[in-house]
Amino acid sequence: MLDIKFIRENPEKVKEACQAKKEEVDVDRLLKLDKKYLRLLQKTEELRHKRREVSKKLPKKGTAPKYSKEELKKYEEETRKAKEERNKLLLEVPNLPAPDVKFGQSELDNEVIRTWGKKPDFGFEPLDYLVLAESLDLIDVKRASKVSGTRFGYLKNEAVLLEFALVNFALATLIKEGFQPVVPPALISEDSMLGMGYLAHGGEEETYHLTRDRLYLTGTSEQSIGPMYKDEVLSEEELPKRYVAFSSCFRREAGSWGKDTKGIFRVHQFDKVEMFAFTTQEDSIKEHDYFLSLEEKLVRTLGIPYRVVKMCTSDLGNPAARKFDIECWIPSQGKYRETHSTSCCTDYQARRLNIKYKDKNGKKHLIHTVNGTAFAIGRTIIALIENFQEKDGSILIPKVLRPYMEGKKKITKE
RNA sequence: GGAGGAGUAGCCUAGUGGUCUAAGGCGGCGCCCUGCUAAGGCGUUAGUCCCUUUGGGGGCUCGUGAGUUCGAAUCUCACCUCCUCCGCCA
Repeated sequence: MLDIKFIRENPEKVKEACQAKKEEVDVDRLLKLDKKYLRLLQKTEELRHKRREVSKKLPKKGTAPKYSKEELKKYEEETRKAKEERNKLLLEVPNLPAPDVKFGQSELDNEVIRTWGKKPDFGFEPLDYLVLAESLDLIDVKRASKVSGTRFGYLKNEAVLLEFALVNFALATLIKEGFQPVVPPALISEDSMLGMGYLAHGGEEETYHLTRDRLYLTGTSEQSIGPMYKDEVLSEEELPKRYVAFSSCFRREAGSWGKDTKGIFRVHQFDKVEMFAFTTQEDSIKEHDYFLSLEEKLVRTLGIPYRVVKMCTSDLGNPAARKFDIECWIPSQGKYRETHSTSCCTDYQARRLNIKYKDKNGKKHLIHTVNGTAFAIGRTIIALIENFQEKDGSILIPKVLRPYMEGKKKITKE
């Protein structure tokens, strides 16, 4: 959520941002609703003041100057409605892009800012990860579709060991960097989900909503880590507060019918190790760059070729002010595909969640939030299988993961 | 799921229809006294919104929402959360 005061004072900037993000929000209507609300609020407060004056005098003098209870009630009701209407629209207003983010119309305007690693030269026709994984009995989507439907998968055997190796490797690396490990709830309240700003602009479509219990399944642990400090005031000394979370993630993939239908690249449920930080206003961009550097370090240590893409305005998403993706090389597709993403959400999430920090002078500010992928397990396993396949159909395990897999070097048929 | 209890400012707590415009303690902050494992004294210490001539004025918030009343922290109802016990359960 943006600051309504900021919108009142800078309507043109906000309109520009909506346009740049390709999100249709009627800012003029919002301001009109806001004015209406303020007018009603003033009248309501006036009547309440009158009520207080009346009830103060009454017990002493016994005479009651008249104020209309019905009138107050009417105004209170109208004020409440006007506020509700205004807030509904206010929540739709996206965060402003950071100054260094390029204006762009679509993902075609995203900018590749760095490419790392040599694409493997196999000397044979590389196979698709699913073919390899099925022949090695690592992934089973056929039976998963029997049990659960489309877009699900079983990870089996060494793929499972790989998952836990990746988790342990990420945890070890990030704990060394001062991150606190956490396993968060995968079900969160409607309030928490709203606070993270993922329900606006059709976001509701993307999430599993358990209406009977009024809970949402989280699409990423960002959604359960952010609200941890809802309505709290942290002190500046404890910032940045960094978490590394492991959780299953659930996504309806409603807007991606027909896209990546094969295998486990795009599924309704996957596990992810996620980084999250609460920072000061001054440090959030620095923290965001740091998150990107950690993501690169993790991928580099595995040895997967990748590139870094800086998102243009239209590809930022609602809460983000700035966003990078890491795309890993997928040989069978001859393409880089997204495996990591890191966003700086400035105070957009914190305002809604009411998370603040006290600076050295005791002054309170809204906190800034930064999130980023450490490993999206499924996609990382895909990249590993594809890039480290050998001619005989076996898979070489990256050195750094071997200690977590009892020294195993290779996944082979035997 | 059932029975009982509780929810008051950062934390702990007082409070039974109108001086509650919420007392006190702890913690924090400032100053004073002192002078070495310190102790004490004085003061200060919630958030949020609106208006403003920038002096200030006003509203709301005692878990949340409704109700009763001229007036609600206080009475009524519903809901939420936590605690205790019971039931079920990995």
